[in-house]
Amino acid sequence: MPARQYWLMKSEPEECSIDTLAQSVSQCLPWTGVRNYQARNFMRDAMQVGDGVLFYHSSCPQPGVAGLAEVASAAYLDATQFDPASPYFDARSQREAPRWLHVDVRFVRKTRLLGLAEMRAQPGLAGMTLLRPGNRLSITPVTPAEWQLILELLERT
DNA sequence: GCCAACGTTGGC
DNA sequence: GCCAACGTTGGC
Repeated sequence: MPARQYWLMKSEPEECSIDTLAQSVSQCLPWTGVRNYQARNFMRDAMQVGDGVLFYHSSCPQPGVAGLAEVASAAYLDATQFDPASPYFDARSQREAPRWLHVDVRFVRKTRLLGLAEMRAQPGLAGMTLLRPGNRLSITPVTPAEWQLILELLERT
């Protein structure tokens, strides 16, 4: 069994916040809407059930880590790609060769908001993929050391 | 609303 | 397969 891995997953809280996840049925939601191949490949090729997830609020007044979650399924078909009414509809994706997949993500707990500026101020997080200039990936890997440090930071008030 | 960064598209 | 144009992301 492979070692547990860690990820940071961005979500716009207006669409799906850590509270949305906490209040959903069985506190578990399909991570629909990923339309970037690199992010998809992380879900398809690397994620394992039980991997740790930092739930990150993006494109909002206070961007930052807002809670913890975990990967709850293997990657499977993202049905929104075939739904013309969905904002995630992809006319180029074909039924016989679907482009987009997603995993399910399960709520673990809410945390204090660990803001971007605070993360940038941490020498131990300087190498984080999230913090790289111009990074736009909605799913990024987190190293065990980064995960450990972030958990410690989340315990501080 | 601005703008930098970067992924994707499509002509050649 | 190159690369310019374009669209999107996301912090500020």
